[in-house]
Amino acid sequence: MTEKTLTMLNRHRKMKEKIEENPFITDEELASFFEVSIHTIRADRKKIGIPEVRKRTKDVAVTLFGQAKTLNAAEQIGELLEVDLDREGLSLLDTTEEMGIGQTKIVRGHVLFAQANSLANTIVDADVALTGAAQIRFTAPVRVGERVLAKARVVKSKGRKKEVEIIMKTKRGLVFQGMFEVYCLDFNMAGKLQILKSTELQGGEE
Amino acid sequence: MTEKTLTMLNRHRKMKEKIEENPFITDEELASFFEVSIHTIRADRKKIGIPEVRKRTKDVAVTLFGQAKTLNAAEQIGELLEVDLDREGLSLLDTTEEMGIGQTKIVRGHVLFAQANSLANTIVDADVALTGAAQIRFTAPVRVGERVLAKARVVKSKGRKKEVEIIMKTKRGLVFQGMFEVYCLDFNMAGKLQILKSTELQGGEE
DNA sequence: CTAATAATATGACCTAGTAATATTATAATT
DNA sequence: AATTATAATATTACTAGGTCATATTATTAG
Repeated sequence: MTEKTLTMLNRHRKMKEKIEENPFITDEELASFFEVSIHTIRADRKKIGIPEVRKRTKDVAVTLFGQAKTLNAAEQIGELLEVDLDREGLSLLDTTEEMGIGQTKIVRGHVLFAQANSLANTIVDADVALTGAAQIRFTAPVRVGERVLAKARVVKSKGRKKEVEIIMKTKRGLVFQGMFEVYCLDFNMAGKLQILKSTELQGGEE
Repeated sequence: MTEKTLTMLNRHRKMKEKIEENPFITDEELASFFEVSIHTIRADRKKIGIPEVRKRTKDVAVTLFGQAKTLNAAEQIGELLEVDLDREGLSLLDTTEEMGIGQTKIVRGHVLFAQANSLANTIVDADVALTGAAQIRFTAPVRVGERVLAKARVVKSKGRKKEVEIIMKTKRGLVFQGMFEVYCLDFNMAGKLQILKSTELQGGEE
């Protein structure tokens, strides 16, 4: 009893690892890996509550698909609370563990910059906004889990160039100050600069 | 002929979008959405070369699973090519469509900032590096698809504070210049500032 | 009217399973 | 040695979400 039980428990443990490192492995592959029948694998999975490959695959896909926005695609980092075009705006970001630096619980600078930058680009009234330059200062570290409120204010507007001041706070105080120079283009201008996708014509903004 | 062909082509176009925005939709759901039979959907998919849900789901999962680091946690934006601690470093970023601003083919400023920032934090010799401030300038827009080379150079080092100059180029020329003030902490110091995760002690760096 | 295309249908097959039940092998206890 | 428990394997029926090939029925343009 003991021996068999041991090999089984051992297999369970290894199986968990195996599936964790490659969630796309099928029962058949697991069966040949562990040199047991496919039925054993299925019984095992059921015991330890691991769903079938397709479920696992879909879970991975849905989770990552949902998170894919976090930094990369990220039309907007943080949630827009208020936008008064060419005047001011507010955005809120709930920081999460993934935004931390390695083993520290400090949020990466570029995450905060991204929130500031997207807010700066959003509050200007333009079809297309491009950041030209910025002077920024991280005045205090932000801890993972803290909620960051960004306040934007358009302080100067001179033709296409607008200056946006951003300050960001957590409940503990000021964490970021920055001045962004944003260039505002309309679709016409953007078209001339050949920066629009050829397939698209009009539609949204930012 | 023309009318039907048109509705079909129209359906094909919408179907592509539909599947792009939700790759997990089944033929059945598509059929009821477009109010055609499931067979039509399958014929359509075959014509335009879109695989079945499970294949799509798996593709999403595999792609994002592999890239999980890039997207989400984003320890490092861009690929490190060379690091000479406290002296200089190089990183390369292949820009993709998701990094673009809305309908333009211009890469978002904060994506470039993230590449610069992560390089600046990587080349300093410290257990934990925190960006304190930065003056940056986006000298030319980067088009989606372009490859961005970032060069970092430590120009000043005064106690914990180091200054890192970053310039970034595409094949078309300079696109970004920046000066980063980076604060370097060792684990001891980081511990005192209570910015380490309680569960972890040592391990990596940056 | 006819030929072409679109839409729908049918039937056989596939993968990677679930679920329930039965059988065989092995090992531990009494 | 016989009993009992567990592990492993097998069997059968069923499922979702398809593929693939081959019809059949509308619609419509020439």
